[in-house]
Amino acid sequence: MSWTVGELARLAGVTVRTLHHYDRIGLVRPSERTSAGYRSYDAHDLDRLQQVLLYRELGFPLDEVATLLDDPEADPAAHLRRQHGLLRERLERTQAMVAAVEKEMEARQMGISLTPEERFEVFGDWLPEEYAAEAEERWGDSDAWAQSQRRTAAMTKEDWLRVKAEGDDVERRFAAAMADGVPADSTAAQDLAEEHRQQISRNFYDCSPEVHAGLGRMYVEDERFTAYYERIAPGLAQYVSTSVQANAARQS
Amino acid sequence: MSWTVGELARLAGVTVRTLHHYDRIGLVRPSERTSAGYRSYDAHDLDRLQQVLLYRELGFPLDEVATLLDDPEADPAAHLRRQHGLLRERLERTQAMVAAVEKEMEARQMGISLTPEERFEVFGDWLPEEYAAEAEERWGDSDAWAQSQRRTAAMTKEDWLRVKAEGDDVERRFAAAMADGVPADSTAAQDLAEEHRQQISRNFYDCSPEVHAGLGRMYVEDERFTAYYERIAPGLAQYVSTSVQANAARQS
DNA sequence: GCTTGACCGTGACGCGACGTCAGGCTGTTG
DNA sequence: CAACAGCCTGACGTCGCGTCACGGTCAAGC
Repeated sequence: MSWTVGELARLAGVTVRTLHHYDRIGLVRPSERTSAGYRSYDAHDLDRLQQVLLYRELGFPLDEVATLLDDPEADPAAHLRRQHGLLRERLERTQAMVAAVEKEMEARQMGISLTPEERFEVFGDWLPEEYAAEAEERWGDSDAWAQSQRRTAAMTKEDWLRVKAEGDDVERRFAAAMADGVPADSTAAQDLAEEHRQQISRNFYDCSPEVHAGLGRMYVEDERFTAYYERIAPGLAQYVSTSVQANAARQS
Repeated sequence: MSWTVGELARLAGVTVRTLHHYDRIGLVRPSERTSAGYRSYDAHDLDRLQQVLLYRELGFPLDEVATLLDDPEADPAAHLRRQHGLLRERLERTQAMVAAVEKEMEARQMGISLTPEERFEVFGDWLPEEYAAEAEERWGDSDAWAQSQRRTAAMTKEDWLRVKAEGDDVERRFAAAMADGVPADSTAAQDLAEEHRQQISRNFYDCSPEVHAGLGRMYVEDERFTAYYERIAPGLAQYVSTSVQANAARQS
């Protein structure tokens, strides 16, 4: 079975131009050309196109999609698992946005108004603790993600606010300690780190000192975490990372 | 309370450049400038920015966002309802994608492979009847959307396939009639339109002839509907639109 | 065999929503 | 008063296509 550009375009719900584009940049190439130079796509190409479209839908730039798909040690099953995870992440995010809009509607009906911070909860505020679980799972092991999912799914709006307040509190104290010149590997900073770890265990998933140390590393290695902490205070990502790892070391 | 560009940017989770851009195109303007020319945003501006970001997240181009927000006869509550509706639409779509990926994983495990059409179900196929309900709600009245939501939520995969097949069938017959030169306002075409209406009533929400006529207008006025029908056959959007409106007229 | 009209090809330019300098002014802090 | 973070306004670059322009290909009907 093989298709022309137009046929494939109709099948996949994209334009012919898009397929031309993907051909030119080498993202999805027709496996053959007819003698007249027409593109001829086979089932394999179609498969690849499907993968591309899913990653695209999830917001990846095309060059990243290319590296993802051309990664030699990623089999189709791995892609599906990743896509599944990303989609569930998106599902959650959308649910959060629905909740936020509903909250705003409610507030409006009651005649009260939310604070700016509350308003941007959904956009600006990204809880690193929550995301951490997914990152853990992404890097290999465990059902941390599933556990986190179960717990956060059962949370009420009030629970969320409490959890967020707890998190903000520790972050603020970390920032204050750093500003006061308290060394990141001091006992005081390590105590904050320990508090951070227990908070995660309580609210998201069992976070052993080892896992926590892994998270600590991610705070400086994964730009998303880094950005989160740097936005609170410059240098905070490194500071928290160091404290967390020092704390894990003293417990072993 | 007022903020500088940088502060607002941090608060809202966007870059300073984005705020500059929104200022230049007149989408979100700071309500004041300091004597030195610094932008100064107040709570009102922040409100507006929030709205903009929500619509942006939902995929609207900025100029459309502008017209949405600057429409003088739009109250904030209507915005919220609309945003809520769009978000729920997106939620559903994501759920469908999750289901599709799960189906693919399952198929892979069982060693069977899906047909190309099945593969692209989520991307290519957009059911206009389903969307119609949201569009209805968007333009004012009724709980059509809610009703459609309730019904489609209860549908199994098989129900969906049946509904889709029914829809495809009528569309094909519309296209055939058009190709055969049957006038759009002929009795035959109107009968097809009537079938279309009853299909919507059965599968999505109560669709009176009046509402149906409104839908018919949308098929040529809303480019998303137009694109859908034009992809089946050029001229079909206008053809269906005319038939549907003629059918509504003969019933009144 | 010839025409017609849908479909295919390759440039090449355009656009939306910013990112990213460059070059210069402002304002706070030690 | 120096240093440095933060603000300003151009202006050009980028990404993912849309949209012509201009010409070749192919199946159908006459």
